[in-house]
Amino acid sequence: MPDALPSDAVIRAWARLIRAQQTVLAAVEAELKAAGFPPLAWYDVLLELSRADAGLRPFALEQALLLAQYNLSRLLDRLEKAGCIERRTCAEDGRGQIVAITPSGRALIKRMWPTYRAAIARHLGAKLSEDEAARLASLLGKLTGAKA
Amino acid sequence: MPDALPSDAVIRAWARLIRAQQTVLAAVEAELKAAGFPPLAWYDVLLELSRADAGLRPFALEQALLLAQYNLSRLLDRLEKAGCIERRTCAEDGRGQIVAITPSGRALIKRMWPTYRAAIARHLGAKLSEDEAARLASLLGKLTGAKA
DNA sequence: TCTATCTAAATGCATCTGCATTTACATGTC
DNA sequence: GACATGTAAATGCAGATGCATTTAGATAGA
Repeated sequence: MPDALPSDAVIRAWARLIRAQQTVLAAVEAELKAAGFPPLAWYDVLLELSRADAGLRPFALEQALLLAQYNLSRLLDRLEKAGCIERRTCAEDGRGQIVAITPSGRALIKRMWPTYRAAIARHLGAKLSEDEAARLASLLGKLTGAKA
Repeated sequence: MPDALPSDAVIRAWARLIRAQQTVLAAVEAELKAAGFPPLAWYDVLLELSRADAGLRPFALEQALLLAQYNLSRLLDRLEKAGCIERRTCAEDGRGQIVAITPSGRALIKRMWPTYRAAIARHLGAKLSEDEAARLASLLGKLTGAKA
């Protein structure tokens, strides 16, 4: 069965999703940059790695963060050059590697978080009530199949 | 006064906003590309121009679409090369120009719309009820100061 | 074992983006 | 009119992204 045509409400939601994300993300990224920090993508990778004591395989990061294989490969290059991660050889699979966060990487996300948190508060939190934020999270969750 | 810390609900809304937009936008872009069409940015510019019979100044497009000046300049280069727009000299301001959509540009967005519309329906419309779509649009509108 | 196929990750190349600067014209002041 | 300042748009160059392919090792079947 073919898809139904999207209603006006759906089209409006689409337009605003694009617009809102673009606006809010750009504002938050700009604050990080203004504070002398690297892009959010660095934070995302480092945060994911900081939760995995044994490190992660690149393909696992790829799935967790929805990054393209070649983009992640080069992002890891940059993170490695900056000393934020290290690549270890993988015993179970000679093709692969294990990526782990370094102390310096942990220090970076720790330093970034106050700026990041304040930016989220300013550009998102300040525009919504508690209840609205919860309802927005819930609705957005339906789009990606997130729980709750 | 400093910003309050973002609550858990706000942080969850932030994470899901990024994730949902990334997922849905990528899926829609992929459908357009698979059908042999140019990126959504082309559609956005052409749609905006199609509503302005007399054409628009680049700086007006820039504000309407939240594009960086240099990105728009080069996007217009590509659109011009593809015959979708034309650049006219601007009588009132010698520094500027008037950008107008061509018949071929109008034809392009007309051909794109069915694919675009179906993709929106599939990746957004199918995941929300009518009522949820309206509430999502309303909440997202608060983030950018959109009316209603 | 040998070979075909599959998967993990890297890479060459073209395109796109970001930043700083340039070019060209406009506007205001003297 | 001359000059400083401001604004519209383009552009050189570096860095990032997308795509296709390559490299290296895993896996399965004869």
